[in-house]
Amino acid sequence: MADFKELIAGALEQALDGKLKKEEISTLLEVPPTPGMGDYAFPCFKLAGMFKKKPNKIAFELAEKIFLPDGIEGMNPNGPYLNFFAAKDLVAQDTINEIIKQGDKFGKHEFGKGQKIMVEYSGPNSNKPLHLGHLRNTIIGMATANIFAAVGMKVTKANIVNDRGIHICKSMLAYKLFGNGATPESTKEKPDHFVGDYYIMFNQMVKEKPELEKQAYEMLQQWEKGDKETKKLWKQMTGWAIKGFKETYKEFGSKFDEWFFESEYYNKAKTVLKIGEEKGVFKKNKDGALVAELESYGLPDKTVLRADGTSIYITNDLALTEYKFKHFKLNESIWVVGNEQDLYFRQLFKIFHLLGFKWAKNCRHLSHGMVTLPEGKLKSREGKVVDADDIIKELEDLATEEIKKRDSKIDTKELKVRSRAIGLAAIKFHMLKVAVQKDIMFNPKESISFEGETGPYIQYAHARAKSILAKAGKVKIKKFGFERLIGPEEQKLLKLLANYPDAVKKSLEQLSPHIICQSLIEIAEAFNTFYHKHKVLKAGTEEIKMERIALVQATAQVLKNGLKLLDIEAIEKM
RNA sequence: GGGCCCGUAGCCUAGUGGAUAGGGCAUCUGCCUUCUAAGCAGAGGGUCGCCGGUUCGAAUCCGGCCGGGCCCGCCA
Repeated sequence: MADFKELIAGALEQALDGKLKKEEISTLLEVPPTPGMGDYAFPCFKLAGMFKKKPNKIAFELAEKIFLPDGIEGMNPNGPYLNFFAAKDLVAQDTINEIIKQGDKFGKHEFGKGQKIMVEYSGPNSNKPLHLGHLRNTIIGMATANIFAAVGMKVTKANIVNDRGIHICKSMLAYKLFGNGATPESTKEKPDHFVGDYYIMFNQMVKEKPELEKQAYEMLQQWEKGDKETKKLWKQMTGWAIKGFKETYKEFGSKFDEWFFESEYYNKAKTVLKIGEEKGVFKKNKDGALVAELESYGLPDKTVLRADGTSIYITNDLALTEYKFKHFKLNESIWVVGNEQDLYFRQLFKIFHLLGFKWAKNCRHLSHGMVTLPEGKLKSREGKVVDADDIIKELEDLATEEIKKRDSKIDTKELKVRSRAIGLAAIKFHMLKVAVQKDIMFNPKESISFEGETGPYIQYAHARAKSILAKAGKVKIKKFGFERLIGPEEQKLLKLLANYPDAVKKSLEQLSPHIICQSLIEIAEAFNTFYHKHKVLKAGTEEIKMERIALVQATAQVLKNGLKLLDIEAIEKM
């Protein structure tokens, strides 16, 4: 692929007698705000300082001195900028040939080869079903994992189930008292919802009978002691919950390579705790609890083990993280967790550092904003949530209606497949297109649409492209000169397509899937504009038709590749 | 009280030092006998929270303030 930046930078280096190096010039090059101004811009502000001249004058003088290389067909000093025009046919030729040659690999990179990384996300509590917050977390995790894989890294997608603790004991207690031996089968309820209902029931009952709180804690102690009956009930209820989660994950399209369970790691931290005590990182406080003293590092102290010797949440991470790095030989481990845990992770990572683990610097918290409702925070204990299963179903139903409007005779099976693809695209894209650190206010009635900057909009552009290609039949894309794709609509689309691999790279560097969303929106927009302005199959000449088909094929390919990274299906028909 | 995050048209949002702040929703005007109107073309709508500073240049950097969220448990 001709690197236009490289060409321009080379010519500028020469014109500047090497006063600026090619590499430096290359990083300075920008894209002008409107296409009419040029394809690349060299800002002369830096040089103004060096030469003690006005940037406008420098731009003008450079324009007189520079020799344009092949592939750059024009240049224009514009105020403090020197703007360059790439040869349009070359832009078309290079971009299309490259995309068609690379196919599914277009946009991927190899600089991450040899790196092993774990992405941990979703992290449900086994006492209640997944809600909208989990869906945001899960799709961020999925997309992030895909992006790491796209730059060549070996990624392990991990889920940790918080299946131990006071929360599940509350569900268990309510079930024990009021369940009367009911089961998800007997009530025909989705098993995680069945468990969650008892959690809500507990929280209602405890208002009238505060002693239930104490009873739940006693149950936790029984559990930690290994009481057979308690364990049996626990196994049954967490089993139900997990079975329910797996149904939701399947529906949502997320797969995990590893499942961790807090119940299997919380009591394996003895070694780490002992090392910490010996090193003086952990100290017993006056009540007998084990505490990491972090105040001298500007962080609050963190208890790592209760006075009665029972575990808290961090005990689990202390044991599990070392296992992760050793067993999976990781270079890096990422926790995708909401920003309410920011302090927790700063404490956790500081403790790893103090314990002297050499992998401590390779731990990262991908923090993301919360999902709130118009009436405030999601609160599971009050049942005030947007349930994950409900919202998925709702969007699939909406998609079904939309499809039926357009095709009343559609085959039932096809309808179901397509509704699911479109409904999920809407919700996933909605969650991914916003910068991760921002909170999302979710209004169930208004938030998710299928129009404008949405997942279905991208899918629609893709389906339109595929429809043209299907009608075109088998076409051999020969080595065209592509001198017929030089109009503004074609050129805009081509530049966005060529820019897609950079968007992938940038989204990795900034751990920001929304950069890929933005790139796809722009491509879909440019394609739709092109689509309306120009006929493909009924183009004036066979040559124009062939070249446009090639452009359509390239566009479909890039949209498909991008959607794949976001875990959204690129469907052929809508 | 302290810490972290956020503040860009009625609503949502991109843009972290450079050209006229870029989109979407909603509103208004056009466009389906022409490859899918989940679309396209166009219009109106902005003190980039406020004040000060740094800079040739600030939505972007620094300081202060205001507003919102989250956190500061031997909860998770």
